[in-house]
Amino acid sequence: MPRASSPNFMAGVPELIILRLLQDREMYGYELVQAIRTETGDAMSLGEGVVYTVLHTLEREGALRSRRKSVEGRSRIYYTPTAVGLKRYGALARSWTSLADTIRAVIEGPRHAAII
Amino acid sequence: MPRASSPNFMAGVPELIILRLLQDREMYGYELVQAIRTETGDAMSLGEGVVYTVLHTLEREGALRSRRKSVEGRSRIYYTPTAVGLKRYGALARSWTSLADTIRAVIEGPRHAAII
DNA sequence: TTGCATACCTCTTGGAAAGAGGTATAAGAT
DNA sequence: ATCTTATACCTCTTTCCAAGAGGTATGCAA
Repeated sequence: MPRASSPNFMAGVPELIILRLLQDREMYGYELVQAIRTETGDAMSLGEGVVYTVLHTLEREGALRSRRKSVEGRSRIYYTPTAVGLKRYGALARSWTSLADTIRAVIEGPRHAAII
Repeated sequence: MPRASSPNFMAGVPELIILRLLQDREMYGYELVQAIRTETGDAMSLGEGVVYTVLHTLEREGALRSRRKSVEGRSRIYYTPTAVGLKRYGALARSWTSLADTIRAVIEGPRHAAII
């Protein structure tokens, strides 16, 4: 029986990060892996297994477009977000932000709510 | 081969929430399920399958202590965080906050960093 | 006495992240 | 010359958590 199984409410962060970084400039997988580490000051690190898988999935879904480019004898595959990708990013960013705000509110506790 | 398997960097939110709520007052599982929904304004909802499992795991690890209590002919199992639980909560809260801050920074982009 | 809310529990499934492993080329070191 | 390291791609398997389905029992109200 096919089941509409609601997606894990925590998931999708790698996707979110990747779609975000690709909005600044087109990048290739190997570059992304390092960009994620450096741009987060080593706070986050996604392995190639995650990054390439996400790239392929997003491309298959039409959220990314890729082009092969040779630079200094090296073959690279650069990815750019499509309109679908931008829209998807917006949705992910919004739901992530709302979740993070909710959790932050719980952590900070009900005392703060009373101040309002 | 036993493997030090690094825990999923996103995981542990249910644990975090439950440990946090139990700091305000002792609660029982069924109560927690509803408290999570109401206290987050329906933004978050954890099923009984998740809540009871987390409670049992935390108790087995010594992070929670439980006592059986009968209220109006109903048998309930109330949980309270131990010192271990409080410490664990601290660690979870810190790592969650740092992750959320990191992601927020990525979403907001590098332009903001330039302002600093 | 049927049904609903309360209150507990466990087992299975699903899906995503982690990690291991594999190919190939270019550049630099020995 | 060749060996290693860095670049660059890829996929398969394992692990683990959340989700969900399903199951028991009691009290109360219609």
